[in-house]
Amino acid sequence: MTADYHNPSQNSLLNALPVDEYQRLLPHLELVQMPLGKVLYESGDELHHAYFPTTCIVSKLYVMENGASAEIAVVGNDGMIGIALFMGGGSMPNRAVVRSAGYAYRLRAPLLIQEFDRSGGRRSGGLHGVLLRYTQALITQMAQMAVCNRHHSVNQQLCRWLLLTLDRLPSNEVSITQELIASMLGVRREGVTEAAGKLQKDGLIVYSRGHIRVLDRPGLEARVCECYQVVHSESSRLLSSVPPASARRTAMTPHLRAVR
Amino acid sequence: MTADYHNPSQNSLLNALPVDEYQRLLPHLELVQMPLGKVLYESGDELHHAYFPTTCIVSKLYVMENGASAEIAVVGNDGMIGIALFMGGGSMPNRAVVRSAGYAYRLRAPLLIQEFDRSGGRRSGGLHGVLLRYTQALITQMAQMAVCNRHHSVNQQLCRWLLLTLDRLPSNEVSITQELIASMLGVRREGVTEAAGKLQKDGLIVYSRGHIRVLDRPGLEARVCECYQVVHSESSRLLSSVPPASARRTAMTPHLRAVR
DNA sequence: CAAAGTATGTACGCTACCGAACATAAAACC
DNA sequence: GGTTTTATGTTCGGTAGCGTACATACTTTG
Repeated sequence: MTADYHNPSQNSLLNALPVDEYQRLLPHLELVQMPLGKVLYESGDELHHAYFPTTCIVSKLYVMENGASAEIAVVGNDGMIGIALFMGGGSMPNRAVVRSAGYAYRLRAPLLIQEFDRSGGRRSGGLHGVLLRYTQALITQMAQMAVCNRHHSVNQQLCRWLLLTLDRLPSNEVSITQELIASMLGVRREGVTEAAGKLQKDGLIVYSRGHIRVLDRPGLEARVCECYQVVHSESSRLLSSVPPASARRTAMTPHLRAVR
Repeated sequence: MTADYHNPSQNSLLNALPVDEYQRLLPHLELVQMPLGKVLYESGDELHHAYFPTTCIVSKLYVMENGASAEIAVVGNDGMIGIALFMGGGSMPNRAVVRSAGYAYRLRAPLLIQEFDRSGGRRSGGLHGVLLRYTQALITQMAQMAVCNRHHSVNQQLCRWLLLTLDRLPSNEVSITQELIASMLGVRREGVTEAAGKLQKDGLIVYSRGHIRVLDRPGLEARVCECYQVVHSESSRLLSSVPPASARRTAMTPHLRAVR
């Protein structure tokens, strides 16, 4: 809620862009507030913007005919929402929901597409390369979710969920109800209550009515399944293959200038 | 096994290419036999070729530390193996295995990358657009697998598996053991035996030692979960957005000329 | 402060699936 | 032709998660 400091380079993908592209996009990046529960797009919707989260977290949720659902990917400041825009196939059969309030920068669809195409030929460097590499990380994440759904217990999956969330948050406190977690893990609310109860009893977390505070991160890491590490390290591997342009950030504080 | 008629345009992606690109790739497309069980790449391997199946079927399998596994995608003549090549992030943490013998055309990695980059700017038409749209279909398929793993019974999943396989085969007979199916569904072999037993008892399939023949496809469709239809129609939607170049096929029979 | 709403706790029977062990029969091998 | 290997059938106890129902307690609202 505090309007302290916002900058597009807080998003890893934007931060990974070469200077010229970053500058070109800057004037078109619009800072938007992302309240909990906001739906960025619904299954089948046409997308009008690409969203680059900085402090919020977005879930890609799949909702079935009977209402049952499952999270198929998490996107924080390490990614973006709207890959369908440049993949060229129109809408995707899922839903994107803000599951942790915060901010994001958004870019109008035609601009994203234009810049994506423009940087097409040059391997790796530009937006084109950055987004494709990110898409690959996303694919890995989804594959891991599929496997985790099949083979691991609710307890393990809750640990995975918490850790993936923590990675995308500045604090160690997650604001969310067990009901919502359940809908993302695709299990009953009671199952989450029970699993969370165990974690609390063992002193790894404390929680009450919509707030979970993690006390012992290493403890969670000790209980989580391998899936967490795979997603975590794959995503940082694919990002780190580009030199970060973090020097830019303090030097020009470009967004502040562009916004007012 | 009969070396009747082979043509790159039997693969939907190749068939969707504009004439000039198709012609350019033709001399470099190498017809290869794909025996059951052949591993195209292992988790972490560097890829040397992209494979475009015509009559074979390939599974993308995720294998976990303890040996448990799950299929995360099926690829037949509707797709290709090796998206990591043009996504730019190097290897993928999974395994690709031939699960139904047949043929495929392959293309050396540098050539694929070159052509992909070359067709970068032009929206939709070229290899670039075709492969990105295919990747989106693949993402949809994986998401659906994740959800199916979570919510649907072994019975339903077996039906889904059979139907997705049939869609990629010329006949109604699948050559595979229940043991292998089990490893793809990520369940016990006994679970598959039981589910297959039911289907046989109800006259939908007959099978014996590594061969399953489907007698009543509508019957399977009546029992399958919604997941099948989603994958099926999404994949044809994303392909059909490009006019097929099937006229070319009979006109020039290009491969036959190129091969001998 | 009372009432309604929301988040979490608990209990119970039920089912699908697991893990393991073993039986049978068709194929492959020598 | 007999032995080994491989694919499938069957059983049985154990359990994780489901569906349901209801209890409790904190929070918001009037």
